[in-house]
Parts: sequence; structure tokens; C-alpha cells
Amino acid sequence: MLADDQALVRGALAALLALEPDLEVVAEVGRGDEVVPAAAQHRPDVALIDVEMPGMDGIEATRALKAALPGTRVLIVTTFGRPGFLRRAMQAGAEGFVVKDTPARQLADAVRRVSSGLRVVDPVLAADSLVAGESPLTPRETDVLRAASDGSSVATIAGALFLSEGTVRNHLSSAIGKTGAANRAEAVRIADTNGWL
Amino acid sequence: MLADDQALVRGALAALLALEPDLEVVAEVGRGDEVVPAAAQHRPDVALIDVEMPGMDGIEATRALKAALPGTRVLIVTTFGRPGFLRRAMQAGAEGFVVKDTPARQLADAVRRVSSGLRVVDPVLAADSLVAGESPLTPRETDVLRAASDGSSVATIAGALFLSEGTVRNHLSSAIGKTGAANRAEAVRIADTNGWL
DNA sequence: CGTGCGACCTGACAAATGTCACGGCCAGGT
DNA sequence: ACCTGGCCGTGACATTTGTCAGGTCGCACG
Repeated sequence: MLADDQALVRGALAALLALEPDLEVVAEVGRGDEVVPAAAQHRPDVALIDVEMPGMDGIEATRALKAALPGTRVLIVTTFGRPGFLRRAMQAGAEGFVVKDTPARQLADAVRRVSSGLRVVDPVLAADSLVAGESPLTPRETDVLRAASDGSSVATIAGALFLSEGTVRNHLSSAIGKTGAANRAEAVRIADTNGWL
Repeated sequence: MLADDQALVRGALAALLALEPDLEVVAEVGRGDEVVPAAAQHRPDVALIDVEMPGMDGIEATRALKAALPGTRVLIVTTFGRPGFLRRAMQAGAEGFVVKDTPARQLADAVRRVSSGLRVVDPVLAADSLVAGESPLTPRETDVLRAASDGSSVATIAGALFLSEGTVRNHLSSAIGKTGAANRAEAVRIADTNGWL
């Protein structure tokens, strides 16, 4: 089963996998919240899930799928090699994780390995994930930083999260310190590239 | 010919197009600066080019390709439907422009139409491009805003562009006004989503 | 030859931002 | 019972940012 929001990529991946005689694409969806219903109907052995999707995050979709149909193997396929994504995907129960930079020939192999119960992880990304470590941000700091990521002012963030402006400033200051950034915008950028948001 | 930095997507698109008996993929590249050399060697009828690529922008690659081999038709395939991208792609000489959201079945048709000299443009995006219009930013304002996009301070930007801090502030203020934003970060976001950077 | 426009600069000002020191509340472990 | 750490808040402070009003210079256009 394929889950990717970009129809062209989804169809192209289907064509790629259809070349393999032992693989068959039984369902395709373009939204995260369609993953579980489609899987329940078609009962795929393996689900290829993109991280970036409307409706529901690919990580969340994986968690939901594993809860509903634990037998389904999940292979995450994503554009961005955010270290945090890998960690969260594995914690959500995914068996494999490949980035879209990997050669096309290896995809079918990855599907077969995942299908047979093995784990498939991009070695470069695994190393990055180890050095980058977990997010140093507390839950609340993450919330505030995410709210700040679109350029909102302190007052706007405070209003949205029902906090005082001083508290928002404190959380932001703490996040800036932990990320080693010089200001809010840089902290957002750093946290985002590490997959901490 | 295919040009896309993500190997998996590139291979998948190749598989998709290989299903069509009248189409053949003669070359694949993963960097913008490899487009012209590969085209010169394999002489494709149509080049599918992604906008986001390392080495050289897809738009720039299109311009270079059109200058070197004017007979080659160019079909831009991109993830993001930035209105400005469409405009710039057409000005660079591209015959077609499709986003990766379009259904996979339509890709082969788009390639055929472009190959026969017709223009192919996503209608939704074309409408957006008309309402969004050209960038209201002056060249210098664009430079400054791009330099600010990673969260740099005024002092850093001034140093990088050899400007006084006051001038940087003035350009930023002007850009904020023109984009209708409330601050620098929002101006960056707006300009970026419109493809003005 | 004036007129307009963009780039660049200065200086000054209000507002927003980032930092610091302080405190209280609560859940967890020792 | 005690300590720790996350979370929330206050108040004060220096710095940065955004705005405004002025001015010079070069260039294109009618």
C-alpha cells in the first residue's frame, strides 16, 4: 500500500514497484487519515508511508495503523532526512525508514526486507540520529517555538497558548539558548532541521 | 531526459514513463549543472526538470539548456506551486509546467504535448500566478530579504552585503510594507511562498 | 533638461525582543 | 520529608528591530 500526498510521485512509485513480479500495490492514498481505513479494507503486507501529508502526519498515521492492524509492516519514505523523524518513526512502530535520495533499485529490496520482518534503516541517517540525539527542548518550549515558527509576535503566541507574554519570552529564550541560536528565527530553523518540531 | 535530485523519485518517474511504448528515457541526472552536458550527449526531445536541485536551480538549468540546445523542449516538474516559479520558468523558455500533485496518468500526455510543441500549464497555478502578479520587491530588497531568511541579524546582513545597518533596516522595512507582513520573519515566509526569493 | 526611481546613507525614535533574577506551584523520585 | 526539574508568572533591563524624515548619487525616460 502507498501513502504519499503527491499524486505524481505516488503513481510513479506504483509503476516502479509494479515492475517487480513478487510485489503488488493493492491501495493508494493521499492523506494521512485515509491510511487506516484503506489498510483495514485491503489488508496490505507492507505500507509505504510518507511523513509529509495533509490530514494526519505520517508518524501519527503509523502509530494509528500499528494500533489498528499490528500485523502490517510500515516502511517510512520521506523527502527530508531529519534525524528526529527517524527516531520518532521507530518509536511509532515503523519497521523501516528510507529517504527519497536512495537509489530506486533499492526500494523493492527494502520492501521485501520489511515484509519479512527485518528492519531497514538508512545508515547515514542512523549515524546522524545518534549524534544529534533527542530534542533538548521541553514539551512547552517545543509548543512555543512551533507557534513562533510562522513569524508570530510574542503577544500573538501568548494569546494562542493562553500564556503570559513574559512566560513566552522565557520559553523562547530557553529554546534559543539550548539550540545555540542567536535569535528566535535561527532557533526555529535549527529545531526544524533536526525534526524537533 | 529526467532531472531530479531525489534518486527514488527520478527512478520512479522513469518506470512510469517506461510504461508508455512511445516514450523512452535516454538520460537521468541528479544535479542542475549536469543538465546541459547530459542533454548535449543524448539529445533528448524533451527534458523533465525539477526546480529544486543542487548545483544549479532548475530555472537556471532551463535557461542554460535553451541557450545551448534551443530545440530541446522543457517540461518543469516541481513540488511547490509557487506562482513566481511558473512565471520565471516560462520566461526562462520552458514549454510546460506541472506540479507533483497532478495525477500520474497525465504526465505522459504532458510529455507528448510538450514534445509536439504545445504548451502545458497547470490551470489552477496559472490563475494563481495571474492574481499574485510579479514580485513587488526591488532587486536589492530581494537580496536583503533572502539574506535575512536564515534568521541573521541586521548587523550580519549588513556585513554580508557590504551595506550600512540603516540601509538594511530600510530595505527590510520596505519589504515588510510591500508584503503586508508584520515583521521580518513573516515577510520572508510570504515572499518565499510566492516564489519571490 | 527636468522628473522619477532605486540604492545608499544618517539620525532619531517607539516598539518588540532577549536576558536575568526572582518567586510559586506541582509531580517525580531518594 | 526533601530535593529536583518542569511549568508559569512578574518586573526590570539592555539590545534589537521597525519606522520615519531627511539627504546624496546615478540612471533612464520623455
